[in-house]
Amino acid sequence: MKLYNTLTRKKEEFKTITPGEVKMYSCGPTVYNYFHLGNARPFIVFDCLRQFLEYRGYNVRFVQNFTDVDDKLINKAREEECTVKDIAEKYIKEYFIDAKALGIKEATVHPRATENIDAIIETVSTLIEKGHAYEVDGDVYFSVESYKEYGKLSHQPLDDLESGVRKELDDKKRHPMDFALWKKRKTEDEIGWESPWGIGRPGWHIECTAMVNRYLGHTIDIHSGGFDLIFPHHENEIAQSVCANGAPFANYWLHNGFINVNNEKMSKSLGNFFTVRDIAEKYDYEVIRFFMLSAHYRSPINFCDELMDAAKNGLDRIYNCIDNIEFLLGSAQSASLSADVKNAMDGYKEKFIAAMEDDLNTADAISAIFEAVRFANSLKNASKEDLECVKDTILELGNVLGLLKNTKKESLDEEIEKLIAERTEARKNKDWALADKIRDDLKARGIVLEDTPDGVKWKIEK
RNA sequence: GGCGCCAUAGCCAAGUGGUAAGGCAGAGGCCUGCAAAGCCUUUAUCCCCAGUUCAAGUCUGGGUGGCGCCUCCA
Repeated sequence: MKLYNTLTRKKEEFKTITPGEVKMYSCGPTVYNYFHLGNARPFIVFDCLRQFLEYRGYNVRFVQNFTDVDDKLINKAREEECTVKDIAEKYIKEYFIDAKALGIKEATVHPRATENIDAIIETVSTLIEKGHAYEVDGDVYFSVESYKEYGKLSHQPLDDLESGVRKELDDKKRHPMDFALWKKRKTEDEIGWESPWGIGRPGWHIECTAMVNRYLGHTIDIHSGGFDLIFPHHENEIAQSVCANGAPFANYWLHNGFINVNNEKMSKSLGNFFTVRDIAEKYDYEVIRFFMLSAHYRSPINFCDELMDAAKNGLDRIYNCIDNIEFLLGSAQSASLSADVKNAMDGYKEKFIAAMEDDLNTADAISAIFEAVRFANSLKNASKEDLECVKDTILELGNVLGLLKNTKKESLDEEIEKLIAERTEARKNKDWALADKIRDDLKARGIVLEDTPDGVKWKIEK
């Protein structure tokens, strides 16, 4: 498998530290609100990578954190007159509701910053001992000048970074790029923990480093997140971990592209800021996932109704296909699996895997599914075995992407069964007016009827 | 100023130097009592200009046009 590595800016052959095992960390949400579309992309994309690696037989240890203490949570708690913990608990719960609906598997571990304060303090202490960090009046800063390779992920030497820095220097820092590892509590009522430097809380960057080290070790295979995290967050994580442990941090750095809304950057001030919860009112969660996977993860994508409608229609095409196969299975004859079908399905599967192994090219992988769909739709007089093979292949590939999970057939109530029988009778008698009326009535109730050579077929519209 | 990314049909989007995938939308046809679903057909001087090569969407140089990071905003 090949992955594009931000560290080297090249696609590289993926080799794990331990054969057959993948240690992977992805930066999770700051839990002060429902997560938004921009958050959803890395969650979906890297979940997809994780599921694909598992499909290929890797044992994946996947860790995704919750940042459950920071300024945003503190402010929100003040606004709502509750504790930081209350806010965190609420939105962690909401995270799992949205994530599950989006087909995102739970991580192996979902550590929280506030449950790892001991590990964080330990790491900060080590950094001070080793001369990579210093305390000033209850705050602790990392000294970027103490790490020669600072800037290697973002490929910007320290001098260049410095020239772009804001001029109001915080005179507590020795270097303008130094960043906080530990922040002194500002007021008595603010959340804080005891530490060798007084009561305070961890800086943002250090929590990820400490949790990576605790749950995955000093060196991991994959670290991922949004493009914007490259600098400073991931750059800082590397500096912290390498300086504390004297070992490489992550071998592969993966970053996803941004989401625009109607071709503009999504931001609160532009009023085009959407949570996944908002979008899910209009589009199924699965359509959101399908949409996100329909482009390469490193490309920017544009979110708008027109494209979501297109995504919905595309996904419907696949579901229709599965639905049609299931209907045909009701009356198909048993026979041995035909070689044509078997070969075709193997071919699509191969194409799918090759695409996914090429830096997670989900767009190309999806096209393999569509090709299988067209093959399926063109089948004539297929045997039960042929149909099963086609169906299993499409579902298998869809499931790797975290899609096509909603294929459970609902049942109809008796009243509706009766109406359908009545219509069938009407059609037999060529009473088209009655037949069409029943069909229209049922459609208004969300039940769509289709007449096929093998009888009437129904589906429930979402 | 520093570091990068992108440009393929009406829209979206793949594309290892060797005949330009796939989806959505549109048009026409087939199927259907009519539909629906589906099938078939149909639409590309690959942003521009040079260069390398037997061969360039793909490599190199130069333009033009978008965009991102360098501010704990994903």
